[in-house]
Amino acid sequence: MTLRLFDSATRAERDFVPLVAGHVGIYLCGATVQGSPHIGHMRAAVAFDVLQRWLERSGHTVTLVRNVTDIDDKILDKAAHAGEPWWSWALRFEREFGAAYSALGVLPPAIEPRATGHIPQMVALIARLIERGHAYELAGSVYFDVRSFGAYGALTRQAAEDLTLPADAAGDDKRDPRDFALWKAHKDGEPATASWESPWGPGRPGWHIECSAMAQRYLGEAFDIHGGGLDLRFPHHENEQAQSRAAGYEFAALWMHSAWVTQAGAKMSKSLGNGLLVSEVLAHHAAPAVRLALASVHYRSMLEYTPSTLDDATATWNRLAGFVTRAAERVGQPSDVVSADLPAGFVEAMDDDLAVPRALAHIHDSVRAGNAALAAGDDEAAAAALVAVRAMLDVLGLDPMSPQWSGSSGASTALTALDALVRADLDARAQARARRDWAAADAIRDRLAAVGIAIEDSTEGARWSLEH
RNA sequence: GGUGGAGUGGCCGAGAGGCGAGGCAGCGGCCUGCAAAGCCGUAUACGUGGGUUCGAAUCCCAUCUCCACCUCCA
Repeated sequence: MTLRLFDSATRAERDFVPLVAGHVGIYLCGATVQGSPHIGHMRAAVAFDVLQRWLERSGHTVTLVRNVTDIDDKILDKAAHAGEPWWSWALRFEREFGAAYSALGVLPPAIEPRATGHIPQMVALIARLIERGHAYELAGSVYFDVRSFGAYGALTRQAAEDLTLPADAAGDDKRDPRDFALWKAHKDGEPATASWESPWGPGRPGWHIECSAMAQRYLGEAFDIHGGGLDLRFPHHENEQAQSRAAGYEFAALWMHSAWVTQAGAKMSKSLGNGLLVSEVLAHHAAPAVRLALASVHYRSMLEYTPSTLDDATATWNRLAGFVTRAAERVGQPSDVVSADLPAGFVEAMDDDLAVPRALAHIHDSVRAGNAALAAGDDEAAAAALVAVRAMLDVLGLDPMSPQWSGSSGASTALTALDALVRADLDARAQARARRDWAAADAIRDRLAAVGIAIEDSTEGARWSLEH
């Protein structure tokens, strides 16, 4: 079976065939760095990270371009309000996004191009659109001529005349109210640093043109997949496609859109408060559990966020990681995880438009079989389950033994010291248990529990872990 | 108004004509000194009303409710 993906443009699933066999070019709309990342942003990032991992696991070389839009109206507004240069404002949030991505194990893209670093490419593309009769200049700004491009609306299947007109459309002289800016003439009051020379005078790029220009520069005139959040479909993606195709380029062969995070059925937004900022969530929950929560719903379904979402994911993560830890202690680490065979059901699920929930069900099956094997003393079966579980989790970016999650950075010396202290307690408790002094044994366990250290007894002795 | 999406057991979530995915929580049992972890078992679920069918959560008709995009949004 081959990978099938749902194409948002045709609203149908189809076999995925790369333009160049074995290579996949993906353009992913990253952040407009105007504020701190929240878990909705990360949901999209994780969804496409799983896509990349699955494509690579299936033998493809993936070139993923994830842009940073570091100049736009909002950035200018917010920075001005804060009395800070817009460029430093943008970079600050770009860093926050970067930290959030890496905290959640999102693989770094092949390149992360910034809009402000590609002004010449945008200017060239705009000039080409004017030449071809699909754009026109007006008082130092340049607009895309929607009516000149018959296929406008193709991506979202909307007829241009059905669109609600923007509220501010009445006053200007655009040929059509739906025409959108490719180049915005410099306005008095805007910082000089937000202005670049162009054939139409000083100004700055419009919102959509950067993606068309950068996709072409790094992936070529035609590429395999364009991704982003569902809310970018219109107008952003529609306009991107219109620009690129009007310029004579094929652009994306397939579109993928990830759904958002909802609360009580409604889309998450900044107005709901800071509790869902990545920094806030990570302060209270383990990063792999957060990633698991974001990945465990199909990427095209809304992810309903409830107060128990992260607690549930934490419990699940503990179960998965617990099995891997216990199994590894018993049978040792497999030499190779990344090329180990994957269970057929798992492969089938992932090949079916990345059906992660179904894939997870297979992971749970293997974990249960593995736990049963451990209990029965069947090391061979336990070892087989361990490899399978780690290999499957690796596809989701959730292998507990990966460097990302096995954690051996700055905290290790503290953990080593703590381990020595806790082991002393565990030895004392073992002695108390040996003389059947249950009160003393329980007192030790309770004292450790009170500071967040959980004890598990097993035939091999006691094991401790930090409760998160 | 236009374009789409969704309503599944206490909760989260798959599935899409026929052996009731999976997880969390709950209940019963095994294991344990007691726990924890683990294992086994355990649910008259598919918005409502009709219809098609031997058989529907899955198809058809009607209907209710919710959400999103069309302005910035992952």
